[in-house]
Amino acid sequence: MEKYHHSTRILVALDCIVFGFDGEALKLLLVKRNFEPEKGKWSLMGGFLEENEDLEVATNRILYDLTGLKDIYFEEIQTFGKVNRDPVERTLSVCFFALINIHAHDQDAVKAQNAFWINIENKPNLIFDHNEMVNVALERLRYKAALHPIGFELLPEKFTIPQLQKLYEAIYQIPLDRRNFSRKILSTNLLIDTGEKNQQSATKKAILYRLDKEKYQNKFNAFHYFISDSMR
Amino acid sequence: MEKYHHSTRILVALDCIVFGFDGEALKLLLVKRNFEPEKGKWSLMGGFLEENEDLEVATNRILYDLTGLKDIYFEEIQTFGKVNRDPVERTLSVCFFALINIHAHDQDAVKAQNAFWINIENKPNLIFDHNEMVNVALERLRYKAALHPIGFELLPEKFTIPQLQKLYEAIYQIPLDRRNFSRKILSTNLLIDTGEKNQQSATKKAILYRLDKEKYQNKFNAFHYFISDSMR
DNA sequence: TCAAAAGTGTTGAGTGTACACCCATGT
DNA sequence: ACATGGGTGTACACTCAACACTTTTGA
Repeated sequence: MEKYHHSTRILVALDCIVFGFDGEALKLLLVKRNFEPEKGKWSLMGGFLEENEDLEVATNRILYDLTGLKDIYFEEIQTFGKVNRDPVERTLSVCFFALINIHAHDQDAVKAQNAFWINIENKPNLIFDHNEMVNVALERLRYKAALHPIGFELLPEKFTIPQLQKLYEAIYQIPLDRRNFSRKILSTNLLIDTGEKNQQSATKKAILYRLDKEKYQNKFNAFHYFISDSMR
Repeated sequence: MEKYHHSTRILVALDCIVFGFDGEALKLLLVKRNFEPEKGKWSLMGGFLEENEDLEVATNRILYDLTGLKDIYFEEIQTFGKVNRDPVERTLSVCFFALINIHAHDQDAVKAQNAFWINIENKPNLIFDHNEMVNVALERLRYKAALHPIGFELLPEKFTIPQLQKLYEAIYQIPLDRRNFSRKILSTNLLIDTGEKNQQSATKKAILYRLDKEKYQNKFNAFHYFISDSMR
């Protein structure tokens, strides 16, 4: 290990993949850059780590600037560190993804950043290594959502089981059986019947549920837990 | 987003949690520091990211310097970025864990770094935030090993099923049923019978298997795959 | 011949999957 | 009345957990 002063100090950026769900498709919040470098092209939302700022604080700052929301669910994915990943100057990028309720964000904040919600199937080409970041993020989302109940983070506070099913179908791009899905979700006991029904539906109105936040915390890891008891 | 030159450039370190298994207990390769800062105390093995070095290259360099091994299995865990985590100067730490066959490493390299294998239950107190890093790494190892066949990375090329079982028992600190474990492992079809038997055993000699590396690559994600078909 | 470790077999309980059926709503 | 979407029920197949039993080896 070298002495501290021998080593190089480098720029540290944070880049964020923001996922949303509009009821039909999985969406990404992407920035049409009106600033240099690569002005006019698409990129992820990002920023630089500041001098006296914890990494986690910087993440929250960037998410807040973009969406106007606090307490967003986010998760670090990976730190990207190829020497030439940023052509202007060597920059490390700590990359994370965030899940937000697409209806709750501050539209003015999004406009101010020149950001837009884009269907994940229509994702434009992004600058630098941002395409790879999105790929890794999507993979991680799929992995995580299969094992832990993070899907709820993308829905409004009150939601129906069919809505939740559509979300999972959008994430995995596969059809799911309505009846088995319902039973599986209800068997987690994470949902509380609000007594209300979804008035938007044209046919039978679905029950609106909300998340049991206490159980959500406790069961977060137990959701599909490991060493599946099966081996004991 | 600011202009590049407005932002601070900071030191970037890499810290590595090296896991090993001696047949009985899970072990960590820790460094008794014979250099400043915190000379005389215990820490993880680490180093600084160099000027024209990809992050991944730096990881391999650090692992090679410590163990004399190449092509080690490793995985990034998290980047630690609290402002005051390093009292000498602000330093970001990209943290990862590695799994190695404890019998294959270069003992001279380890000695040169003043590193020692320590039972995970006897882990001494470590400097800075290295204790937290070990906690996160162990959690991640447990998570990952339950879903993917990474345990093999800790064993010699040829190994027996009882050895593999002891490894899992060491990782999770729980007893496993011999008969069910054996069937479960064999049902993955990842093991190839070498025709040889473990000569060390005092009683009945167990069959030595080796990993089917091709299937290992293909099945890595399928091992315990998601959206467990159960929902289709 | 006996103890200890390794390998194979079996069974009941529980879970998941693929269905069928019924209910509520607006046109 | 009927089409559409939401909610509940059921049977079969499969998997897992908890066992018993047999085989191999060295002392």
